This record gives sequence, structure tokens and C-alpha cells, in this order.
Amino acid sequence: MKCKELHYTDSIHYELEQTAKLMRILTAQLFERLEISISQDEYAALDTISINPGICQRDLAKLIIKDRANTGRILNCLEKNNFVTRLVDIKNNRLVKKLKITQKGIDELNFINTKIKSYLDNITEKISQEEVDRVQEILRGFRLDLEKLVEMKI
Amino acid sequence: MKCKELHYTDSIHYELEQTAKLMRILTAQLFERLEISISQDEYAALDTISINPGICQRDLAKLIIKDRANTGRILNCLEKNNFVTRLVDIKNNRLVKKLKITQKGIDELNFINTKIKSYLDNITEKISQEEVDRVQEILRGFRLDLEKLVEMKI
DNA sequence: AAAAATATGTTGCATTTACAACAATAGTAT
DNA sequence: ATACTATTGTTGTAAATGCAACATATTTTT
Repeated sequence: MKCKELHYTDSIHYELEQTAKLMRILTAQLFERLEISISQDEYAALDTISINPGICQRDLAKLIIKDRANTGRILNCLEKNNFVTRLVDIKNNRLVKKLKITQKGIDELNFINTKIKSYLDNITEKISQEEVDRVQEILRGFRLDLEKLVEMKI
Repeated sequence: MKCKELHYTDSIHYELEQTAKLMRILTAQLFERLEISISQDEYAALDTISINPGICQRDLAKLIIKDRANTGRILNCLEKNNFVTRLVDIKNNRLVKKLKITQKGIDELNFINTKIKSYLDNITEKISQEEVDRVQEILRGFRLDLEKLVEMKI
């Protein structure tokens, strides 16, 4: 008798959404309080670009799970602040805008990382590192399965 | 040397957000494909009310993590479809609107549960039930900690 | 070679969402 | 008693988001 899954709100799907929603609100409040100049979406984009130098906009959109329109808008902000550069180039014989983080962007990224690290670590302090790692690993597998199921129109 | 946490996009916080985002998109597509008449937010609200009969709007808002305005709008839809009733009553000497699910609402809830169950189960099929339970348990503790940290203006 | 389909980025718009202001009521303070 | 504050729900509005349409260029099809 599986009473666990009778309610959607008891499912792992809903638990995931609620936790993520809270996490997002908390991060926004943290960014506000620490007077961080960019949004958490811009921060995520900047971090993704720093790991994937030369990535084009569409591939970035897929990684940060935003549509191309909003990815472009995020990049407008980052470019205006000189945190990234857009370089028109060729990829698979296609004109694309390749993205690179600037030195100013790297500095900003490090600055934000330093500022928020202790706060973010604090959230998971009650959970052992092994458990955090384990959850992260399972979530990753979960996400990779989801990516196969979802029709991403990006 | 902890290389894991050097990048925000490698953190459990970001992993959580990405996974939840995909989950939300997939659920929306599922609701669309199965021609389910209400949104997933309305579904979550309906489920929450069914578990907490007589709950007032503000308390519901806290549970589904929406502001009062949008919770009210969700309830407008559910009430228009006769899935819930709003009954003006007193709680702590305050006038509140207490919510109850109707028989039609119960039927709709069961109908949706039946329709989506196999699809949702399918997503986590590669993960053992024990692991799902474990992740859910850890996420729950994580969420409860988050609730203490976040300033909820609801 | 012409036409159709695909890929990439941008613009416009309609929906969603959050936040602030308001109305009504009740408790608390001066 | 009057004024101030707090609670609950609604309305209005500005910002965020997603989706469709477009412009441009390339590949594939006929």
C-alpha cells in the first residue's frame, strides 16, 4: 500500500518545485541585501559563459534553460556592463555570436562568489557533505532524464 | 581542495533550480497533451485544499508559495469551475474566506491523478524508490531550513 | 536552379508574476 | 475614545517571461 504518492503535493516533483522556488526567493533577497549589481539569472549566465568560452547564444540558452529572446536580453545587460563580449563568428558554417567573459566579468564573478559563498554554504550546513553530494548526483541523473523527455523549443 | 563549489552552476542550489525548471516545463507539456483543463498551479492549489479543508486564502498562499494576489486569482478560476467553495468565516476573530473542495473538485483531482500518474512515475523509473524517498526526505529538511531563512511577505 | 526547410538572433506582444496600494475589520496604545 | 498597527483579501501596475513572427543566412529537397 503506497500512501505516499496519493497526493501530488507529496510527490518528489512538487517537493522539488517548492524547494527550488524558496531557493530562488532566498537568492534574490541575498543579491538584494548584498547589493550585487546583476540578477541571479545574469550571474548564472556569466558563470556558464566562463566555463564555456566561445559558446553561442542558442547553446547558452539551452544550458540556462531560457528561450533565445530572454537569453539575448540577459546578454544585452552583461554586454552593456562589459562583463562579456559578443563576437560574430562561424559555427558549422553558420553565423553565430560567440560569447566570452571579459576580465571585468571574471572579477565580478569572483567578487560575487566571495560575497555569497558563506551564505549559500550556511543553507546546507545541517546536511552532511556526503548527503549534499548524493542528492546533487541523483538530481543530476534526474535532470538528464528530464532533458530527454522535454521538448525544448529553443 | 574543494573544486566542486567553485562555480555556482555546479552547486546544488543551481542544480535544484535547473531540475525544477525542467520538471515544470515537462508538467506543463503533459497537462497540455492530456488536455487537462486546469493549470498545474491550480492543480497544486486544489490538492492542497483537499488535504487542508477549511484553510484560509493566506495560509494557502504560504503553502503553495504564491503571493495573496495570485492565490486569489487561482481561486477565482477554481471557484468558477465549482471545484472549490469560498465560505466567509471567522478565524482568530478575523473574517477569512475558508476554502473547501467540492465533490466536483474531488472528481477532477482523482481524474487528473489517474491521468498523469503513469507519466510522472515514468520519470523517476530509473531511480530506485529508496533513493527517491531519500532525496525527497533531504529536500524536505532543506526546504524547512529555507523557510526559516526566507522573509516571506505573504 | 528554385523552393523548402533549418539555424541563429532579434523584436513585438500577450500572459504571468510580484509588489504596492487599498478596503474592511480587529486588536493595541496613548 | 481616538489613533495607530496588524490581518485578510482585492485591485492596479510595472516587470519578467514565453511564444510567435521576423530577418538573415545556409542546407536540403525537388
